[in-house]
Amino acid sequence: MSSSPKELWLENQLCFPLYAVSRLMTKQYTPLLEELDITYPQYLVLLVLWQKDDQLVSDISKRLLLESNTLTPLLKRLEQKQLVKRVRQESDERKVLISLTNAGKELQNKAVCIPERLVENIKSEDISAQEVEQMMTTIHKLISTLATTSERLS
Amino acid sequence: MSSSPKELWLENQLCFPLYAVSRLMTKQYTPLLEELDITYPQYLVLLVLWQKDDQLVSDISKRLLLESNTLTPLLKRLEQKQLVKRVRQESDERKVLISLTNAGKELQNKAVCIPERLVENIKSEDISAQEVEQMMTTIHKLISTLATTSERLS
DNA sequence: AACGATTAAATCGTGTACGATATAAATACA
DNA sequence: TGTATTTATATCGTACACGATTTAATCGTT
Repeated sequence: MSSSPKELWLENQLCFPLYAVSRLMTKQYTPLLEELDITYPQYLVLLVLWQKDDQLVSDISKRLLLESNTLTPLLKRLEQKQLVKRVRQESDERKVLISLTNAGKELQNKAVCIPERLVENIKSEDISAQEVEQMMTTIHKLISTLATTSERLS
Repeated sequence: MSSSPKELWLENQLCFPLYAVSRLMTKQYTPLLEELDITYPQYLVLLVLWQKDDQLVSDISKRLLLESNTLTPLLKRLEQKQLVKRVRQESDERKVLISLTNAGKELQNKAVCIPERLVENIKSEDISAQEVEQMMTTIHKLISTLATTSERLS
C-alpha cells in the first residue's frame, strides 16, 4: 500500500493528530460561539479577561501564546463589537490596557453554559473521563516543554 | 484572583490546551521545513502523497480533513514549486488528480530525518514515551468521534 | 543631557482555515 | 431526451497565525 518509510506515515507523526484534533475541536465551538457573535480566538481572549479584567496586550500574549501581530487586529475587532476597551497607559505610553466593557462582562452569562454543552457533544462510549484527564496532563507537560524551548529560541 | 466560575478558566477547557499544543508543535516543524522550502500544511499533503502517489483532491481532503477551499490554493502553490502536478481526469472532468513530480519524490529523501529530529527536540524528562503513546491513543479516539459528528452535521 | 539598547505594540506580507456560494460535469430519472 | 439533482472542485470574503520589520517610548550607561 505504501511506498514511504513508516516514520513518514501521517498517523505515526505527532503533528497531524494534534493538528487535526485542534481544528475539529474548534469546529465544535463554532456554532455555540456564533450565538455570541464571536470567533474562537476571540472567545479565548474573553476567557482570559473574564478570569481577570484589565490586562495588558503583553499579559494576554503570554497567556495565549499569541504575539501582538495576531492580538492587535483581533482586539481591534473585539473593540468594534464594543466588548473591550483599548487604552494606552499614561505611565508608560508603550503599553495598552485591555478592559471589558459592560457588554463584554455581560457576555459571560451567555458563555457559562458553553463548556458543559461542549462536553455533552464530544461524549463517547470509547473515551473515559479519566482517559481525557490523563491526556490533558500530558498535553500540559508538552506545552510547558515546547513553550520554554521556543522561548529560548527567540 | 479570578472572578469567573472555574468552568470558564482557560486551563479547564479542553479547547485551549489542544489549540496551544498544536500551534507549538507546528512551530517545532517550521525551521526543519524551511530547509525544504515548504510550509507545515504543505508537508502534510506531501506526506499523504509520499505514502501513496496519484490521489484525487477529494482523497487528500478525506485524509487531512481539509476542504477544497483550503486545498486548492495550497496545491496550486505546491504546483508552482514544481513539487506536484494537477491533472484533470479525462474520464470525469470534475476530478483533479494530484501527482508528485520527480522533485516532489526526491524531496522525500530530505524529509525522512524530520520525525527523528523532532522527537529529539521535544524529548523531556517529565514525559515518558509510554505517556505520549497513551495520549495519541486518546487523541485518535477523539478525532474519530469528532470527525464523524461533524460529518453528520454537514 | 545624550544616545545606544531594550521593550511594547503595531504594521506588513504570506499562507492557511473555513463558511458560503459558484461552476461545471456527471448522474438519475421522469 | 431533457431536466433536476448530485458531485468535485474552485472562488470569495473574513479572520486568524506568524516571521520580519517598524515605530515610539523607556531605560541604562556614561
